[in-house]
Amino acid sequence: MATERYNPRASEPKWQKAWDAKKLFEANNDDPRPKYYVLEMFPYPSGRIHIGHTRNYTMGDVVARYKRAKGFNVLHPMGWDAFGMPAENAAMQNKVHPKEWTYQNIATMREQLKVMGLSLDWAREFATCDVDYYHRQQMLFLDFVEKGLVTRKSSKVNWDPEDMTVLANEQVIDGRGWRSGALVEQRELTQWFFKITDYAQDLLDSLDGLDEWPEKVKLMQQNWIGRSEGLLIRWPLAAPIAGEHELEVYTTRPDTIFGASFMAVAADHPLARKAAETNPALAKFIEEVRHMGTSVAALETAEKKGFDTGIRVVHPFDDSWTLPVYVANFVLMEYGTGAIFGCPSGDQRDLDFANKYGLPVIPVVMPEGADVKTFQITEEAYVGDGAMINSRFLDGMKPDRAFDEVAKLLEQQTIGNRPMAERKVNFRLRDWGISRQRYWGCPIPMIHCEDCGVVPVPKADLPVRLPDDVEFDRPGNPLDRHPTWRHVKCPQCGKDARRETDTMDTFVDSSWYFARFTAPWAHEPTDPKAANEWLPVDQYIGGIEHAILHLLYSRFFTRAMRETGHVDLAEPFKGLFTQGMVVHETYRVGSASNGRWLAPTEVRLEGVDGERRAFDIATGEAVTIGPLEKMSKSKKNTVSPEDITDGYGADTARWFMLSDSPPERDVEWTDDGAAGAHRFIQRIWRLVSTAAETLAGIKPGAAGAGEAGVVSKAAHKILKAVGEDIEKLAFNRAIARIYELANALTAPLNEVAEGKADPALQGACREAVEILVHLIAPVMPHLAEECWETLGGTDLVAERPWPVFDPALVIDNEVTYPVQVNGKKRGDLTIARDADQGAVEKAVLALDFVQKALEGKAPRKVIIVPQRIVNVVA
RNA sequence: GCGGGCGUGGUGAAAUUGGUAUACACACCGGACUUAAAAUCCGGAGGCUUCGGCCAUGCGGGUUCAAGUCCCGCCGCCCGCACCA
Repeated sequence: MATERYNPRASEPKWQKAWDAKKLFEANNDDPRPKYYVLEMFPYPSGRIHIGHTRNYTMGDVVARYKRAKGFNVLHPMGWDAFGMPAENAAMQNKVHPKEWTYQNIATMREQLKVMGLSLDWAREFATCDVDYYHRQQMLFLDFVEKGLVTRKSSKVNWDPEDMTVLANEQVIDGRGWRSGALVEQRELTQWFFKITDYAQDLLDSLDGLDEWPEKVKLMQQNWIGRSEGLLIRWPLAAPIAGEHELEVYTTRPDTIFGASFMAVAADHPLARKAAETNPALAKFIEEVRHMGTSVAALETAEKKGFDTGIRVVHPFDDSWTLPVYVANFVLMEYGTGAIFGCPSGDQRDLDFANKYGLPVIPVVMPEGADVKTFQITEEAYVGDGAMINSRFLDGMKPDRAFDEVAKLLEQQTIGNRPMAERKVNFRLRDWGISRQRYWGCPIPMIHCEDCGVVPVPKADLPVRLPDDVEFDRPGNPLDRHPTWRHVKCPQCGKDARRETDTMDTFVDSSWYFARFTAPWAHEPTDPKAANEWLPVDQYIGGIEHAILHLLYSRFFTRAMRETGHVDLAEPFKGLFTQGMVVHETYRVGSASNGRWLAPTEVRLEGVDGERRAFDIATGEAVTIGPLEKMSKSKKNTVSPEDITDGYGADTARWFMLSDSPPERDVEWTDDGAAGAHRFIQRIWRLVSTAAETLAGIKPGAAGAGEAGVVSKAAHKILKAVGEDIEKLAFNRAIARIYELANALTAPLNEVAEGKADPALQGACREAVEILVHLIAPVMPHLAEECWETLGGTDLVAERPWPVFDPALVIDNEVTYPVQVNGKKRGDLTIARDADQGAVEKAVLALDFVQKALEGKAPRKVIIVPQRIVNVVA
């Protein structure tokens, strides 16, 4: 029987409408079934949906559809991370208002997403730039202020003098602003901060409980938080300087205190500043260090430099021992106390510094087996374990013991009114600076009053709305130069006052959107009942690039929201999955300097003698095929979702993106792969539709034996395997299993279609086809509906339960053991599943090839791993 | 520099976590159908072989009845952090 080809362009919109009409994907907060919250990191509305987005959302959609079929009340929402710089850049370049630009992009991208047939609850959609959303964010901010979670302090920032704005570290490239190219300056600015460091220990400890997170991400967060245990040591100054009597340093290696040969302080250290007041050469040096910049590249290449301040400190254990204090370019004011003691033998950087300035190098830790008389440190510092030497009363101790000894002794001594040393835990994690001198962000709801100081905007006066009438003709913050917006009355005294014109970092917006989705209509930031029922997100899916900031900020925010009564949990994401990128090879004509990049659609590929060659379609020129790279506009190696959906449909795109490559790995986009995926769609359709007429009146029924039994067993085994694979997000494996089922059903279904099948086989095939249709549904939902309808289904697959496998059919009565002799496979043995070890051994030893190998002798050992393998050791 | 990961056919990959290495797909080759092509269907395929087998999971060792999987040492690639005291 001839069937027409499956036409996704006609079918896909039809089924999308059918799902919509029944509101199948709208989650009800009062639904009594167990909940399941699956969320993909929401997109920034940059203009168009990228193929990488669709891979991300397809993964989430498979999980959502599967969990729905498994009987869960599924929440699968979508929104827009809509504040941020690109909108302002577009405003400057194209004279479009950021708001208009953003909402237009959202409209475009929403339509693109709808084409994909994602089972999203669009009723809960919002954008972070909606007044409704940032209104609640301002409420949260004020609650955080009240609980002391917000602080205002002066800090060093990267300042772009041309764009007149603060840059994030990531936006500083080789010491220059990423947009303006201007040399970035370090400036002190008073900024708003969230006190994330209050939670440093908790954020670190709680990582242990996140057992559904990738180890890699947990490790990255652990390193980012950067806990270290050390000692704060107060070194007396040999002579007081401007009222200062001591120098406080932080060290994790107090055991090496007798190896100290110098002190080094940051250029911004108070002692350095004081010394510079009377020392012009030092002042000049400090100025140089300040201008060096903090970019990675600058730090990497910078030579270690120092300047002797002339100040001397006294060794805590020896009054007659003084050490010089240097200002050094490698000491950071932000970490520890901004001052260190240098022990050249135990730290490579200190050793380089000492060698450069002719400072003593005293070895204090000697590796096991070395000789005290000959052990020396010249070019390479020794940082390992060993025994203390040249350290007076510490000699012979292990370093950790010496650490305790030094701490104990110095804790008992005093300097001023304080102990000379204190144990201290230090974190690398800094407070989260959220002030941005930008327009397109959530206004910080605070008011500056000359008399009252900084005053919160009363909640009744919220939201603080962004004004629409702003100019982008000049760099800088348009809110600052708006004629009226910043002028307000002080809510406390009524005097003329000034609005805060900084807006919040966009990472704030994305730190709680997952909670807002649980009740986006609530007047308060959350409806705590809904939030506590839905949260945590059961499965969160997104890119590894958010491993630290977004995920750490969200973890902090959830804690802060618990503190302020908006939720009742600490960890927002129970399961986290970081998916790989979609990559594509690049095509270039000409050499690097004057070459040009070609898009995949501009290139013709040929295989010549097994070698792939590419040509420019327009000119015929030879094209260089470059390596697989992340898709980028500059290299033109992008593929847009429409390139596939227009021709092949959404199901092909969805299927291809999940097949072959494991989801955490990058997937290479190839035309052959997409075509192959589409061929499979047509094959399924042919398979199902040709047999559909014969199967129409057949009652589905599993068979236990014969040809029908083979069909039923394959179907039930694969049904079980696919469910397990989806639970583990192993989509590529699930897809391989589905191919297997399609392969196994091809011959029987042809028999059915040709009318050659007996009733048992017909029943088994009917059931197996129904299973197949349900198995493909999470990945290819439209095709599944079309197949289901053809089979006479009157409901939608999207609302049907996941089929249940029969345990009796997934285990075989007989099991085939590979039989090894001395670890090498020589044959197999098929025997009853329930045969005991004795019976298996007897049967194995009777096998020809085993007897031959044994040459009449008794085996040394027979190892039988039940249901797995037999190994005979001769 | 520190931390982590990876390395399996021509290609993407699989291997129940120590138990038959190469499932499934792509590409390829052959056959059927066709005047022909496309589409489709069927089949083949790690390498070597004296047809008994032997060798193969980056390289070299080790543990084990048994190693892609565990341990040690190299080589190569990738990612994260980075003057952190």
